[in-house]
Amino acid sequence: MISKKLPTIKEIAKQLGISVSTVSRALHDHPSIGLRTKTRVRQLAEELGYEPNQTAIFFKQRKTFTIGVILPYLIEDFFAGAISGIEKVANDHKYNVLIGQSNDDVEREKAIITAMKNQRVDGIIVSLSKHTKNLDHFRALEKYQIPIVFFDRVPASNDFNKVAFDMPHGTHQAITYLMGKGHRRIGIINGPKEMKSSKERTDTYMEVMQKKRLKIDLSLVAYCDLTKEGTAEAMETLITLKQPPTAILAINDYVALDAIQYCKSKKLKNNKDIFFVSYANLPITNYLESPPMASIEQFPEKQGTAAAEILMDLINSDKENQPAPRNILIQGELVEHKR
Amino acid sequence: MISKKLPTIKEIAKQLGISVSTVSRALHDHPSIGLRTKTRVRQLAEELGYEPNQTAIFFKQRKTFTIGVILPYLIEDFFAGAISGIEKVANDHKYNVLIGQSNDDVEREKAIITAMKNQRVDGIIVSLSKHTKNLDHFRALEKYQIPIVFFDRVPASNDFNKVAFDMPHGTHQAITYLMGKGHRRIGIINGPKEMKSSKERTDTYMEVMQKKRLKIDLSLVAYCDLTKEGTAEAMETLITLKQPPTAILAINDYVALDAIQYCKSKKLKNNKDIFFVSYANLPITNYLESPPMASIEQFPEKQGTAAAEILMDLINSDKENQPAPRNILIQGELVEHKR
DNA sequence: CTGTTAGCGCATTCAT
DNA sequence: ATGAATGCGCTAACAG
Repeated sequence: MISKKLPTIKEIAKQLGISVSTVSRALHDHPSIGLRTKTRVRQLAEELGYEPNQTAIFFKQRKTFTIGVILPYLIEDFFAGAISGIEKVANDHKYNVLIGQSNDDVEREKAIITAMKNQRVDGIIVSLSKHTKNLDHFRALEKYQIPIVFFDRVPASNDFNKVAFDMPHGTHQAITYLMGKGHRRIGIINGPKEMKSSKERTDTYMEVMQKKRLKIDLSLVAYCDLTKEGTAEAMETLITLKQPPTAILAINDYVALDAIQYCKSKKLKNNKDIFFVSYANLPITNYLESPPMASIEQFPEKQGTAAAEILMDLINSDKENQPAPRNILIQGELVEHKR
Repeated sequence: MISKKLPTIKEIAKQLGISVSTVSRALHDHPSIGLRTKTRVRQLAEELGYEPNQTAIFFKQRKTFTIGVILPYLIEDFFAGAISGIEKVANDHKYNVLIGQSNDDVEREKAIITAMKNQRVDGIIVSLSKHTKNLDHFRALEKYQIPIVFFDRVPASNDFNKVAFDMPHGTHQAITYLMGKGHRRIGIINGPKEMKSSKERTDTYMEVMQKKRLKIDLSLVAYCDLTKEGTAEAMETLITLKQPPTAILAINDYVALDAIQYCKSKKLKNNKDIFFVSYANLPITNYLESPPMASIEQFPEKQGTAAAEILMDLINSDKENQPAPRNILIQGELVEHKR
């Protein structure tokens, strides 16, 4: 079994009795190469099944045409959708996508950053692990001229490029919608207090209530750790209030589903005794007997696309003269679920 | 704004007044380098923040320490889970993971293969697009010495390495389970006929029926294209049979859900008038009012892990003397859904 | 229009 | 124990 060496431009040059640079230029359709030569070169290249060795090109060009994507969990629909958007943009620009899951572990996140940096990816897209406080490992990338764009779980700092869901807008929609349905006591189930989105949601909630001249009752705002048990606890708190909410805004569909399940165990009928609106708009809600009344679609693919486009811009822009960091907000859309 | 060049071994060598080869060896803990030199080199490397340029190493070593993963849709839980298994193994071996979604499009699959081949990935893990018939684009990789391992959606041919769900075992479990529940007329909704799993499922089905001395009725075997509409058509065919099935084995949970929804529109109650067993065991079934009666867990992560381990073996084995292709079967586990 | 040459950063073979 | 030299495949600056 002979393992023939892969053809190189050198080989082509030799066979044609011309120089490697001519071959290289012919292959790149350089204007100064004669049509005849071009044709000969291309034909032989075709015959030999020549394929440029990208590793040599990467090395030479100091570019890998690869972007890295770091996110917590690929298995979450949101992130899988975001990746698709990223991949699409990347491919349109002839870029490849390297992935790394942090599993919400900061150390893992750092390790991935290091690996990608060594790999010389041309840029990185990140959705932060939920425990990441310190951003030094990202700042360190500046030295390597590797641009970063954050999405979804973005840092608070404004000196980073980021793309995120427009929480005030989405929450405003949700609450207005619930009020339109006659609800006046609206409960909230947030994620952990540390999450930026929890604060944003609460703030918007209060703003809207205030604008409508409604009394703000902070006992209606609960927090949970996103687990089934945590959700149950939060619900317990809410429904045992002296004046329990008639509707609840939940951080995401998963939590809403757990909450609905908890209600069921307490003989509270969803969409009758109590109503839910949540974020994400998971496709599975279509299969549910009793889904949340509505869900705010967050357009994961759009977020991925936006992040990737910014990154491609950064990669192709003047490294020495970077524009101010961009901060894109993606507006959600309230989707009512038919029952 | 000065963009300092990244330090190289050359730089270290110069500053220390020694040769690059010594530096290289020191950094690699080569036995013939003096402890003193080693220490000096390492210290300066540390100080300078030296990081080897992987692109140079890739080029030089003719290895990229990167594996490519091609699969239909990342958004399907099964594939997301498989990727996690793959990533884990890859990282343990210091490998990176490049992804490409075929979106079940053969042309896209070919394009990804080409890109990965040019990128000189060290190996590729593939789950076939549902329409892939011709395997030439995979066979072409042999020439480049790029090993391939297929998983889940694997080709029929035995000259490829593959890891797949043990369909006979799983289907046997499913059918036996349904029979234990008293069902004698069991319908099947397969995927497209091109998919190997369709044939396997049908074959096992027939085998079991035969063993139980039950009449085999091939009109009970339907095929669908995995879309909602295709599923509805398949169901239509099955329930309008003169003797319709009392239970149905569906290729996966998604299809089962669509089928159940279709039944509902026809006033056929799931888990009463008709029963379903499917493959995958998606977590969402826990939230359904009326889930499939049972589902066969396919252990996606385990499949990913197995595939990646085989690939790492292949990558690290003698290219000229490859072992016979391996064919691993992962056994499923039937999970009953409580209602 | 085409050829010659240098060099990217590193590992490695061959000297010493 | 260390250094010098080579080359991986390609692009591009420079030279005709």
